[in-house]
Amino acid sequence: MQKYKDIGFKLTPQRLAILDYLEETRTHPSAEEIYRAVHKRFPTMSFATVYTTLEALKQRGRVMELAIEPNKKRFDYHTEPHHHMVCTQCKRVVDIHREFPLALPSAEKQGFQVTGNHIEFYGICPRCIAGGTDRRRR
Amino acid sequence: MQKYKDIGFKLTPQRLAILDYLEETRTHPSAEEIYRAVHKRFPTMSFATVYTTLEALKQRGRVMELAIEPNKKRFDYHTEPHHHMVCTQCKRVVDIHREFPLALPSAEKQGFQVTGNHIEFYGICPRCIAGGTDRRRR
DNA sequence: TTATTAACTAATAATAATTATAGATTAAAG
DNA sequence: CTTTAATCTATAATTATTATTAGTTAATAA
Repeated sequence: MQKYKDIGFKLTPQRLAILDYLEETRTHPSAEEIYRAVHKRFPTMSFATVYTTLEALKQRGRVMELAIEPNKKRFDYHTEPHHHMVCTQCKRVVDIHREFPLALPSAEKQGFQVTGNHIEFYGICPRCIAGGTDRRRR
Repeated sequence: MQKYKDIGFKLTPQRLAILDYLEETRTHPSAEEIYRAVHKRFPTMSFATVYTTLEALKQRGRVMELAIEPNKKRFDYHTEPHHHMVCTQCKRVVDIHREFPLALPSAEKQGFQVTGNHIEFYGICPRCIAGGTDRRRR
């Protein structure tokens, strides 16, 4: 519980619960999943708190917002540069922590000042290959 | 106008106008931009028509849906595999038609059946570097 | 430790993007 | 041409998110 001391904002029980959930999960959750998980422990907590906490964390670089599904934000607690692999069926996302050579010849930069990149691999995750459950998340 | 003959659905004037707009533009437009553009020529046309046409085109593989901005779909008329470069300020998107070696060692596939990939380069576009206008699109 | 206060929470309203519905219209097949 | 299934328009409904506001509280300093 001491590990969030330096985060630079008020550490309320709700926020600690959100931080704990984000830290323990690897699923790149949506706001709704975070709400559902944390709401179990804090039944009084509001959706707005989830969103404002996530926004505050984003401001401080403690969380990344992912545009993986159109129309829904997904959040990533791991902010060091890495890539993702997305299941096209259930939308599960896993991390890829490998570097790839992505030098873009300046002729192809079209005048852009390139600051970074991100790869999305697409595929079918083991659960969906195994078929059955189809725990589709949308 | 003959070039859409084989598209496999009813070619209404509205749909032709949407197709023409998609073909001529390079901006990876949102549904709203498409609506605004086509609405000029067909003031009677509804937003629903834009969405259902885009969905029908997507089903037929004539359009791709991009998840570049959370909370907003963007559409790409060019369906051959390619990558994108996104301006982090104005969200303008340009195409990158170069191939990169992205072989993922199977040890890192985590059981996924990998079917494809997509790179997003991030940067600042020439217009935004030049500053000024800040035609921010959101 | 306690008092003070800016920051935060919860409830709710508002907004934005998209999807669903249903009756009127029309492109396309014969 | 006629027929009809597909599509169009208008509008309601839904989903995700943001804004607002009054009440509450963590953190700071006395």
